[in-house]
Amino acid sequence: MSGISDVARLAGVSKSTASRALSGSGYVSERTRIKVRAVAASLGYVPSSNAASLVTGRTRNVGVVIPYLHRWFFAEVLEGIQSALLERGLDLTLYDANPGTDGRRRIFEDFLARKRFDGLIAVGLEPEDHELERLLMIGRPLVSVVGSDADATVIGIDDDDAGRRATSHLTGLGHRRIAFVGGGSTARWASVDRRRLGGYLAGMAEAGLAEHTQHVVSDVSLPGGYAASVDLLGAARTRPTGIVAVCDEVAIGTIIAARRLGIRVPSDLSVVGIDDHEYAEMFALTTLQQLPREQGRLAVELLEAELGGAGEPRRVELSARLIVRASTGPVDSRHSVFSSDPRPGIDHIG
Amino acid sequence: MSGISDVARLAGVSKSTASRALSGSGYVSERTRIKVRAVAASLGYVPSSNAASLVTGRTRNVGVVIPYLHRWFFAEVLEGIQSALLERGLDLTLYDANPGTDGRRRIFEDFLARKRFDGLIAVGLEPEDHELERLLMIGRPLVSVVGSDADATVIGIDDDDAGRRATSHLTGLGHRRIAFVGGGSTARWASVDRRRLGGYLAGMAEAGLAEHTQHVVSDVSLPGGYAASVDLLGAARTRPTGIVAVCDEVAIGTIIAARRLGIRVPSDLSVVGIDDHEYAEMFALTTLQQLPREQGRLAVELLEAELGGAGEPRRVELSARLIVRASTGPVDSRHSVFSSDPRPGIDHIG
DNA sequence: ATTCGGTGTGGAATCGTTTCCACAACTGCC
DNA sequence: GGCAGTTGTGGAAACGATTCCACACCGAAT
Repeated sequence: MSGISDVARLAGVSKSTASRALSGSGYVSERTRIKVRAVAASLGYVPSSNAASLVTGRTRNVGVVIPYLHRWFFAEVLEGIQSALLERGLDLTLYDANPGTDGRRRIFEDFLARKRFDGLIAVGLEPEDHELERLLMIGRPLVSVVGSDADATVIGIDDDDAGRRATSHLTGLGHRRIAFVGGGSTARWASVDRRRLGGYLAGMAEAGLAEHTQHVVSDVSLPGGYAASVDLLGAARTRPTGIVAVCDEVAIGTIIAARRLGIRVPSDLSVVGIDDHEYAEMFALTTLQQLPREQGRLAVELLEAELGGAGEPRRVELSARLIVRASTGPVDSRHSVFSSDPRPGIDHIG
Repeated sequence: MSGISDVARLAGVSKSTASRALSGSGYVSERTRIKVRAVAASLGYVPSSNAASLVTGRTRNVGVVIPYLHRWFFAEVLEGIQSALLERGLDLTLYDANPGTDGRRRIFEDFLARKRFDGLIAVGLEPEDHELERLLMIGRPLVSVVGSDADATVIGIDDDDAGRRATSHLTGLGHRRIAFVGGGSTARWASVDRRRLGGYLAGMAEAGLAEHTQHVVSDVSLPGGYAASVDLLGAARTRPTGIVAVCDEVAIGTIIAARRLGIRVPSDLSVVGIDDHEYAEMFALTTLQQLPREQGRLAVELLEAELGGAGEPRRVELSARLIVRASTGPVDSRHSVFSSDPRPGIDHIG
């Protein structure tokens, strides 16, 4: 392995000049710059990032803390981040902070403290208080994609608005019995899901349906949505005509459940999701589109700005675009009246 | 930020002793070890990994080169790798080498050359020749999960065997018209998919059905399997009674297509996959189970062995377990005879 | 003619560790 | 009692870059 001193020697200059010639900073004559670069190339010289980081304090590496890799949204964001970092020549260190695992604890206690990165991107992390504290203690720029971290730069869609618009889309089609599927029932569940539920409640209220909201608890996953929907749709008398799903995975689970139960979409049941998932087109799913890959790329841009010293922390709320496909339609007249026993208020089934 | 000299000074020892006390190597008295550790803890001392790497040459970091993040198998392997690395206190640098992208080119040309890792894990990489060359030039231990890299340690299931057993499962149930769905038709497609197809061909031959094989080309994804199957299953006369899918995503796409076309699974059509995907249970999919998370963990173990200097490169072939669920069943007697025009040989539809 | 600012270069210090080596003290054995 | 081996410690030399500083040269302006 050849070091910069080898390059310098063969180019007939000092280490300092060689360093300047290669990095492009400081004064170097055109002649020597070319000479040094040529020698470096012929030697296949690659600078030691450790040595460089040691003296400059910059790692040219970004840490990404992310709780899941197998969910569509997270994988997409991560791919977006990675591609933006590659363009900039920056490395990506991955911290898979799966909630409740020992790995997550160690990430916050040990790994992050090593500061092997210039900045951090947190994706849908929903940190506990003590985790957030650690995150801020690090003293490196932090950008969050999805999440409500106090001081950091945050990117995301307006989830309340998305939930509200998904709901309005259905009420506008004449639906009155509309359920919201997805999210937990206990205090600690994703704030994103809570906000979407909040949007749904607001949308229902706007349509004068505040008394007839229904929240079906479900795992935020395709099988979760399927299982919850089998229960929900099984009871014919109280069956809703419209469903707002917390995300497309749940929505697709619902559509599959409906098909299995012989319920036709959209004539018997309209389903709207949030995401524009890879499978949305295949299921003709009406949804509020977000572009997680772009969110990932944007996160890198904002982090870069903060690293450049430019940036105040700021909040970017993108707007989701409604894509109408064939999973929603006008309510069937047979369903347009309430059954004798509409379930009032919020129910938590599942 | 306090360095080891601060720790040493406050503990009343030299830097060398402090270093030994903290790392646990070399001779240090019990008394001073405790003292030094206490001081370090009270200062919140975290060693600079750059400085340490610079002198030791070890980074305590593993690079993972992976072509996709959004596909189930890859995400699972990555999660397995990550969790095994976390346990060992090792960092993970991610290189998302999406085929055909400029990012992939830069990874092989620039990023890997920096050698910011002690070893590499390649997941389903299927490198081109010049890429493989780069990989070996690096001179660091390399473990591949799925793939046929010449000199590296390789982990994977026996894909030929999996394809063969999936096929035999169907022939054993009396199926004779069995198609294989998934994979490309041109020369350069994933060797895994080719091997599974090979297993299918072998299984058909064993059952005396060598003349009646059918390969349906499709994207290796759920929508890909869906689209290919809609075409395949649409033609009632030549419709197969059994389908071997290249993986569960394709198999599930096929099941969804069948349901939409009113074809009942398994009475009209049996479908078998390979993977045991997250959704397999929900679709009652019969499949050959592989455990990608475990493969990821195993990759880390093998890499660790090679880093320890112990290991000869070796090849680990895990065996896939057949899980019979409700997507396969005995062939319906109405279908048990060939139609007038069975398509002989290998066809590439799609 | 002197001064000044812009160029170009090299020497040396620096980043924060680990590790080699020298040295001292203590143990146990012949 | 001498001597080898073990234990404990500190000084100093790495590791491989960047960067500060000093110096030299040049042309232009005073």
